[in-house]
Amino acid sequence: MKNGTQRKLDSDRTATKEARRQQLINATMVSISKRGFSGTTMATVTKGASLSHGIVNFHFKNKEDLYEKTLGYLAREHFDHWSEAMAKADPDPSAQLAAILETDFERTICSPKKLAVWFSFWGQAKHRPTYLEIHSTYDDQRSVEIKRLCAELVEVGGYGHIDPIEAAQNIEAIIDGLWLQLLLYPKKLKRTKARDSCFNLLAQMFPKHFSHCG
Amino acid sequence: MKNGTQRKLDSDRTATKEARRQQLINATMVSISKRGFSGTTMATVTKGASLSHGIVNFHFKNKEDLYEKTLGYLAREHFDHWSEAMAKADPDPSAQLAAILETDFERTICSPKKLAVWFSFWGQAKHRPTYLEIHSTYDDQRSVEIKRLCAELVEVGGYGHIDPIEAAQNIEAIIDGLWLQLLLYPKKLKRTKARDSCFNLLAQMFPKHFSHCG
Amino acid sequence: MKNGTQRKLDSDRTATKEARRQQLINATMVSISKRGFSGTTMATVTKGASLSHGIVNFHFKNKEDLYEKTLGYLAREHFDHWSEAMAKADPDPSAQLAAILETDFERTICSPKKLAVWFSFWGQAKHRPTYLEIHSTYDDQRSVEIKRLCAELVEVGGYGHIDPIEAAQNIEAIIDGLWLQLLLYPKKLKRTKARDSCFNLLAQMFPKHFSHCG
Amino acid sequence: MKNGTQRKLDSDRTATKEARRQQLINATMVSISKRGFSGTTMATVTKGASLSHGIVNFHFKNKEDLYEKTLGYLAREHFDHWSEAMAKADPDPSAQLAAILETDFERTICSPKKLAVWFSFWGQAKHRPTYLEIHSTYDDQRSVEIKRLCAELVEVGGYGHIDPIEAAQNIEAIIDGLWLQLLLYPKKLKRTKARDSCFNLLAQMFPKHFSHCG
DNA sequence: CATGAATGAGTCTTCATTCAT
DNA sequence: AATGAATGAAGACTCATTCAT
Repeated sequence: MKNGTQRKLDSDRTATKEARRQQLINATMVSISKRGFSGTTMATVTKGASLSHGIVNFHFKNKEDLYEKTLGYLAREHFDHWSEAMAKADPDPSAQLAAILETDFERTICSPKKLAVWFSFWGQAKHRPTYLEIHSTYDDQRSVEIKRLCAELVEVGGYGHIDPIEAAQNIEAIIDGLWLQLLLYPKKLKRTKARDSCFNLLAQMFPKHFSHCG
Repeated sequence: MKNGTQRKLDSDRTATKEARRQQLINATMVSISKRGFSGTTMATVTKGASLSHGIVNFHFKNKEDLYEKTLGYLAREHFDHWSEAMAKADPDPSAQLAAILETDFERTICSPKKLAVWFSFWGQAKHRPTYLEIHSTYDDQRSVEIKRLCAELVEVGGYGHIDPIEAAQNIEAIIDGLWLQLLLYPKKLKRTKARDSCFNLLAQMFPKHFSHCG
Repeated sequence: MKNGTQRKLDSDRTATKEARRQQLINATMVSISKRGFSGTTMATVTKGASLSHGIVNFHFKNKEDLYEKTLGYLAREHFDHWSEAMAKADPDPSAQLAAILETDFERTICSPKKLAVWFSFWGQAKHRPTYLEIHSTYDDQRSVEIKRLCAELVEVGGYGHIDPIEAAQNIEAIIDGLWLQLLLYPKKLKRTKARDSCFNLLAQMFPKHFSHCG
Repeated sequence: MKNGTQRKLDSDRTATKEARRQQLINATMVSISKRGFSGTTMATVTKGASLSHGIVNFHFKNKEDLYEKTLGYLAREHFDHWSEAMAKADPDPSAQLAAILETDFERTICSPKKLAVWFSFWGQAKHRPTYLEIHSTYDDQRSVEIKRLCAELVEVGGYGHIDPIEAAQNIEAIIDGLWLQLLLYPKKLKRTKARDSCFNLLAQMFPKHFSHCG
């Protein structure tokens, strides 16, 4: 009993602290998406979270640390979504690949806010190797999975002319490219349309496993 | 005589002035590519150009103006290259499309420096409509051309299952996506390999008009 | 019985409270000696005492109060040492004077840590009259004693050319000056050497009462 | 002529910049002497100099740099005064030594303002080796001179019982100690009185070369 | 045209102090 | 008594912009 209470108190305290951190991370994403990297200050973040100035440096080492934790959250969330989607999907390679793609165009993942944040970080990636590292930590596994699935499809489907490594690369590229268009021209291109577009390209690559839609 | 001399002096001055502007625009691109948007200041730009502090505000209205002119230069250069490539190429739609793609992976256009600058701007695009406008001024025409060429190919090649609009969109997306990978992972992916990858995807889309390479 | 218990508890509490105060004062001296005045914060103090942040404001009114109590402790400790040494020493004026000087170069009093703290406070004294007051409260008595002893020596020894007031002043000055050198050049000058040096100067002032050493 | 003008312009410009630096150094000394180290901010300095915030970081790398340059100025000024005084004085060792001591109690050197600054720096010296280095750069030479003069006096005057090294140390200590008393008790002790006190002590050390005064 | 000193608004960060638990 | 999260004032430093020369 005593232990239970003790644990509860501890977890409560921890939860509160964790909640505050998450609150600040959310506010950071909102600010970056609204004002961009250079328009985001500690003030816009804390004001967005309705908290005081000094609080950020209490929960995070400094601004850079807050940014890294924000990117980490984003990357981890993405990872969780696609890996869970794969776990739920049919083990068939085409179904597995479809699961990944579906995730990438899901409302939660592919929201205007988060796209803006992703590209803000990528725009800085060259000069901040840390950002790249954080991103890679989670995303490299997705690369591996896509390559594996492409290889299986090529073998099973007899797509002799296709190099699976290259195909995987192209699939990742088309997703990123469509994300960029969703970011730049949200009026012209809608999320579901982009997803269909992506699937149709897949149908052109692997006609026996994917069919046209939309 | 006097007029002639006068005119000559003026044109000299203009030339010098234009040269200074270009010098500053180049320094801006270098700085953005080396230090990113938020690491670039008037000081890093002028120092990079070996010029004095105050000079920028003489040639450009302000920092924002310098940035806009820099993006304008980049966009215009891109435009000049692909439109010239198309002019030189065979009028055949597949050759015209190939010309555009070749341009996008040309050494001058697709250099690490310029990719970094492009994505820095795109990372800010959502919050600076002006950037998008400048980019669109030149790039919309490329969109139109690609759509037209896809439509011609679909008609000529009898690719009944392909929506030309969507195909064009996918082609633009794959280029941007490969650019992002070239920016983020310059070690893993090389420019020429990315180009081949892109052409192979085209071969999967329009098998009668493009053949596998690499 | 109840009262007894109560009283005991109270005295325990008081003891604990006093112990906490002393713990914090020690931590303050350690921090000032390690990081200097401007490097010392409530955080460095509490961390040094392995206590929580908020505790200082419970035991001391504020930072300034803590500093004053710290200086007070230091001054009182000094006072206790030299007055006790005088009580133990031979009542002869030269023995009494020697007792004071010995104390000033004792290991406990003249430690590098405490010298650093003394000079930190003196460096601030001009702008914080309170520091001077606290220091004077205890030190003025030492001044009086030294003057008295010098006067006795002059009278007894027939040092007609010596002004006892001035001699006392010079003795205090030489101690402070040697302390400064011990602080600034701990490698060059050692505590015991400084003491000998001081006594040798005394031998030059009062040759009949002090003899050369070292 | 042209060269002359050119040189004049250059030296003017340099002079202006140097003058600004000196202006800031003076304001720093005033602020340290008035408010102490921890009470001195960039704002108090610039306000004291009737200049704007940003100017300090234009002329000095940062606050620390300003402090070091200030101490450097102080140390150099001291050096210049005593070395010039020695040059002007009779070459006789006692006259030379007297010249140094006179300088140390000169109005310019021994002003309340400068004493406060000296002790502020010394109060920090333990934690900022740089301060000590700067101080030593100039002051070590004074030490050497004093030792040399004491050695000469001991030899010439037959003060067999005196160790010249120790005597030099004591002389330096008495000066510093009197400076501290001038700082702490400006009401009780006056500059000229302190100087006399110091000379009287010298008369006790080297009776054949110095006589009592005051 | 060009320079670079000067300005001052704005940013990150620190830190003494408060306060709910 | 004690904790540590939270506050907000204040500090150092940056940087776009202006302006006298």
